[in-house]
Amino acid sequence: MTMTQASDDGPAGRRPGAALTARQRARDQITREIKEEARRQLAAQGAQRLSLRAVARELGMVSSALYRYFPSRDDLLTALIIDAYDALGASAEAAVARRPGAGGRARWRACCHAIRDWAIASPHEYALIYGSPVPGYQAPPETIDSAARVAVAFAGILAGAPLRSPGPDDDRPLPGLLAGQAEKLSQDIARAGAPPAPASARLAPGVPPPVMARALVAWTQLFGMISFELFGQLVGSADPADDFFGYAVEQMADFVGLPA
Amino acid sequence: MTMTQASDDGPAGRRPGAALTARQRARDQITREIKEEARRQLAAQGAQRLSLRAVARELGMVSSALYRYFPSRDDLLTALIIDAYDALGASAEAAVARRPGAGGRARWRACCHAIRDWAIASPHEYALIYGSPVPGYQAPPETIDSAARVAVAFAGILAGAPLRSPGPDDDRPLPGLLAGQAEKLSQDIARAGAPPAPASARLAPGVPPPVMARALVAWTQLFGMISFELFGQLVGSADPADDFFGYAVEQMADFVGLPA
DNA sequence: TGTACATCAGTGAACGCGCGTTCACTGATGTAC
DNA sequence: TGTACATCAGTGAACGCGCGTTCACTGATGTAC
Repeated sequence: MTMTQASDDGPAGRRPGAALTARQRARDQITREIKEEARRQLAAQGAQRLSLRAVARELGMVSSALYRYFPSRDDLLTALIIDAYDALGASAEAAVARRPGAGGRARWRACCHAIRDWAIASPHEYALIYGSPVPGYQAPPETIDSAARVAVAFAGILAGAPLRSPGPDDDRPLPGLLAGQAEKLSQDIARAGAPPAPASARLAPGVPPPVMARALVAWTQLFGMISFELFGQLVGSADPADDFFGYAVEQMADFVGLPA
Repeated sequence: MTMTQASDDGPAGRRPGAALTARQRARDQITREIKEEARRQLAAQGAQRLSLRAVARELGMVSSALYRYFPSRDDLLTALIIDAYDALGASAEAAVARRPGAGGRARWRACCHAIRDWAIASPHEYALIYGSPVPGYQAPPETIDSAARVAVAFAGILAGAPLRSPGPDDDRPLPGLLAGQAEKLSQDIARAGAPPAPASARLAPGVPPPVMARALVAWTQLFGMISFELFGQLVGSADPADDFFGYAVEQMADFVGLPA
């Protein structure tokens, strides 16, 4: 919560671990309540109907009081976005961490399903972060760390798993800019390191660029599928989508070269 | 345009081909202008900022005058949605039709790129139809024919092309509900028939269900990629996305079994 | 431990805005005879 | 061809609504001496 007034640690800022004053505890509590209520409205009506006045009303406060906690509506939105990214990232991380001895493919499966499950359970929060951008809203840089978590968890699976050479055409160089993009991503992943991976994985040379390119395809496929399901685009074809999703996850695992 | 008042052909309705009165011509013209201006605002600020009052203002009319053309804001939105689906469908159809002698893979490529090109040229119209649903808005049944056009063009490529058996695991039955869904889609495609396909294609037994399942994966992958690109989710990884897109299109063509 | 002052949460009124939709109306266009 | 009536596009005012944000204020909590 970088945007609340009290948390930009000034001269009298609170040190981590220090005992909190009653005022601080109340402030933290109410900040939480505001976000909870905002999330409730988000779930009920979507992001653009989120209104400070309605949140305040529901909390029994006067609307101007919210400005003690969030300097503007956009800052409240930003807080929700960060929380959503963090919740999704935590789900993916937990799904992987829950299977310490499992092979790469089992972790891949777990991660993909965790992402979908979270999206289905929180469709409006999913739409907030992966749906059409809210016009006039610019996501501030504070969001990027949280946004990266799920991608790091996803790619970390490949970084830590043995891969068979996926296709006969992967000797061919990647086309144009994609070569450099895949290369850079591989290095980023190696640098970020999958949190639950052992030291050996961190020393691994990362994911080979051809695999990284395939992983990018799988990545966009995963979210494309989830978005289509949530946004009603599969009605009349693959709805309900559970089996289709499971099938696609396996196909994509093959596609990136995870052995069965 | 089923929702304008004059077009629900009543007792004095206009017959197709009949000479239009000056009033009718004026009405058609203004209906077009309203939609054009609405599209302009859509492009500038997105769907939820589309306001009847602003459209009227820009057209030099009084806001209540628009109600002679569209009974409500939602009806105007519906008209824009139908137009967007039709424009996208027409692009895809044209891209395929422009290559009458080409093989399946060339048509696949052309179709995928046409879809992306249209999306990049009309990002807000794309978001209108494939982005997060507008809360409180229910797409009426009039939209589904237009929505299906692009899918029919896409699947029609597979229906008319020779395919090699895509993977060794395609002898295995499709899991759960997916089997029936793929089966039904194959029949739908065979029934709808690709408009530019010759009679022989219409007599073809359609697309085998395992291929149809793979096509569904490719379908969601295609739109997932485009959405990620347009909604800014590829910034920092595969942006600019041209080469990545081209690469993915080829991989997906392999994936569905189109010979090179 | 007690007092004086500073900080802060919450109030209530107000500003200024834009929206969708309805309604009674005027005047022009079209139609039937 | 001319007249009487019906249809329809567009006007202008109004209703009722909700929004984000500002501001001067009160009273409670926290802090320094």
